[in-house]
Amino acid sequence: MLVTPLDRHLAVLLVRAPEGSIERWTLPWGVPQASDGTLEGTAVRVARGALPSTPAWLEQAGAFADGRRHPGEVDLSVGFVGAVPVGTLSSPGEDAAWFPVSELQPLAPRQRAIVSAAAEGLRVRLDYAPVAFRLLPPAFTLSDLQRVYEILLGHRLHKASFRRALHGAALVEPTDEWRSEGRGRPAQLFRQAVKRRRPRRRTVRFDLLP
Amino acid sequence: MLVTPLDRHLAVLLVRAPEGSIERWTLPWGVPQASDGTLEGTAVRVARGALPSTPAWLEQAGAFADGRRHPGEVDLSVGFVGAVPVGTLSSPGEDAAWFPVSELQPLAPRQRAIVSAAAEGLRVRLDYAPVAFRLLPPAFTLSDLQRVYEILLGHRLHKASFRRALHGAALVEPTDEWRSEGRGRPAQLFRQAVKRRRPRRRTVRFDLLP
DNA sequence: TCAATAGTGTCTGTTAGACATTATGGA
DNA sequence: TCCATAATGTCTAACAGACACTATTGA
Repeated sequence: MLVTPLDRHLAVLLVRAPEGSIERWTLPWGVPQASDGTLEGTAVRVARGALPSTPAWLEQAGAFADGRRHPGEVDLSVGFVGAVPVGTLSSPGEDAAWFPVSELQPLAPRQRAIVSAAAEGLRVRLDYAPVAFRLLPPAFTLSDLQRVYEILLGHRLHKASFRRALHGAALVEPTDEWRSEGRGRPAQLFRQAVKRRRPRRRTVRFDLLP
Repeated sequence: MLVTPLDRHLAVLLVRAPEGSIERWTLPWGVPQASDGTLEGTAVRVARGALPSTPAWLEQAGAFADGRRHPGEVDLSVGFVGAVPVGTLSSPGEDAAWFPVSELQPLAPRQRAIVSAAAEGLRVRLDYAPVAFRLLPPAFTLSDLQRVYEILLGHRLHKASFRRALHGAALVEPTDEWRSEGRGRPAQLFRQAVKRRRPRRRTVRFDLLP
């Protein structure tokens, strides 16, 4: 499942299903080949079939075997999530399209399960992997970054707090470029910084438990 | 991979590998059968083959295909983590044993990968799933619970803070039983409470990023 | 009595979020 | 000029962690 930020939503890349399928769209998929080497190798190959470049981040979302009727009559599918920087594939052409994850086209049951698990996995991994940065180009404004976090978390964040935490953790460093978009004061561009501080010890967050 | 708290460590259940294998121990494993229904069904069956009861919690850790030489010459393995309440299998018998996850017996490469991924997954899921409670019997002391959290996180927690957060989130409720273990004041037994408060909105934790 | 563990109250430094204000461009 | 967005300073309530203390048992 390839995702990218689109407007204020997370979008998933779907490709046209072959003639004769019940659904008209499907997740990009493929059958492992010896030359792939690993499962991730297969995922990279499948992703490159639908993208102009390799996803900026890729992680497995799990194995799925429930619900028959995966496009190719396979017993088991291994789902992957891939992050595509915003703007990488702005005009996907005839055979592919970005759909907001909340208003997806009808998908085969197993593919729906993959989308759910992958979307949930993205949220959970937000704190431990630099997913948000991989959904942006190398230089970005802090508002861009905050928007990505808001998309992934599903709610608004406080601007001042967001920036304080960001600078406090030394996660970004300013470039000397600025970008002006429409009205309003131009924003400084930042890039991800190489972290030096070792991560703080985790505290328990009981309030997240269901 | 079945885990349980043992002393101050997390322990993994290994079973004796068949004669002729290079390794002497292996994770419990099995090949899916039609009667299993789902992947989780297979995992439950495999777990019940090594335990007196079904694991209190079970979740998939992913699909693994790297590194040849999985015990049964299969191309792909799907790993699961199962939580076994402390004391469920205190004397595993001849053909099985608990090993601290940090001093495991030599395992096949793919099984090592499963153990790493599963252990990491446990930590990540701590905040979103009631894993810690599933590693304890229905009634437990707050010190027990804290010990489990410390095992899973890998570091000590502050007692007063832990209890404040616990009560604040209304995650546990007292029973009218007390347990005395050796010296010291007896501890009140608690059980997991049915949560009513809706979970608080997540904030971003930049300090956890690598 | 001592040792060990359970459980709680208070204090303090840190921080998330609210609010307000300044800065800087385009329309 | 007005408006929209960027960026930052200040305040406050909440909270994590430190510390100290009481409570209650077995040895």
